[in-house]
Amino acid sequence: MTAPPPPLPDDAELLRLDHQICFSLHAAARAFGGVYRDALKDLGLTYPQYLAMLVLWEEPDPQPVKAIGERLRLDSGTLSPLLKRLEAAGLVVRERSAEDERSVVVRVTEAGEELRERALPVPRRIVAASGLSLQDALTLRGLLERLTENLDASQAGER
Amino acid sequence: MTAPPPPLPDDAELLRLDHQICFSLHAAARAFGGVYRDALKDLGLTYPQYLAMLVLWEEPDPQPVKAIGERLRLDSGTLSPLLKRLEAAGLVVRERSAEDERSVVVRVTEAGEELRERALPVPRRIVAASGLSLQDALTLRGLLERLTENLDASQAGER
DNA sequence: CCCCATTAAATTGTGCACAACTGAATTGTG
DNA sequence: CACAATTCAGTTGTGCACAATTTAATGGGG
Repeated sequence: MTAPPPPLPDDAELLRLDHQICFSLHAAARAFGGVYRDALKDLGLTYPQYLAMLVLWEEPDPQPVKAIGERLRLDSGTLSPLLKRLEAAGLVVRERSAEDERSVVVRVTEAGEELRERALPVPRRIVAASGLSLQDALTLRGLLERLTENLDASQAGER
Repeated sequence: MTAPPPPLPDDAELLRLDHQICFSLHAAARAFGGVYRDALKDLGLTYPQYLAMLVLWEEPDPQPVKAIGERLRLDSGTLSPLLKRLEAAGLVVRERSAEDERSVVVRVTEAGEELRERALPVPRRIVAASGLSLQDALTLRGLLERLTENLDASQAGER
């Protein structure tokens, strides 16, 4: 056998691996944010604002804040001020729903649709910057989704 | 052949893949943060504070703010208030370096060392919550490190 | 029909991330 | 030696994330 990996990592090793992974994930998330920041600067959008616009652009109809929050896993505490800023920028309009007065629906304006055109080249730029092959990208996505699912489940279990 | 994958993704597909990856990474980073939040609650630490303590625990000697920032890829704008809070909690002491008066070195206190003991079971808990095999964890770490390297390089290139 | 639990959004407060700037100490160069 | 450029922390301002609370609307059970 050419590979003698310790059958079970001891505490010190686990600790080091954990550090490396949480460092890596933290660093990758922020590096991603940095590249998006550059790519979106001309559009006047932050990265989370861009994510919100992506969700809104996906559907032709106005969407309630609730639905956007479920899609992005964000609550109203984060979304309310973010959407207000998008409204102040003239990209969306927020209005109380007629059917359910508790709900607020968000509609993309003309300017918001025009921005969509200008945002089209962004993804290609990001993929290029990431330098990952399609294969790697798919692997990464799969691991991240599994990780998120597991983490969420374990969190729900102890709450 | 049972697998007919489209040989080259078109624009729409690239766009969708990009969305999925940036959603996934964003979601995973926040899910990770949530699990750490739970695990660290009893210790009175936030996740970034824990990362800073890890760096300080690694070395027996006091470390300058600069070194901590390089390790965590954070600047003084983030670290200064964070370290102040750690100092207020009695876990570290910050003092001007004698050799270089511009520099501030951070030293772990008795209480900080005691906290280290209580923090030992945290990594195991996180690895368990992640639900990933050691193999998957290593793959993920590798992809994330490559991703961060590429993203940083492309960012440096356009600045 | 009324009350109460539930739901949606907003608000408040804390902490992190980062850009831009300030101020003090140090270093390099003429 | 003097002075200009650089380096290191800190401060300020903006925006995101999240917990806890508040307010208003809805809907179900007595």
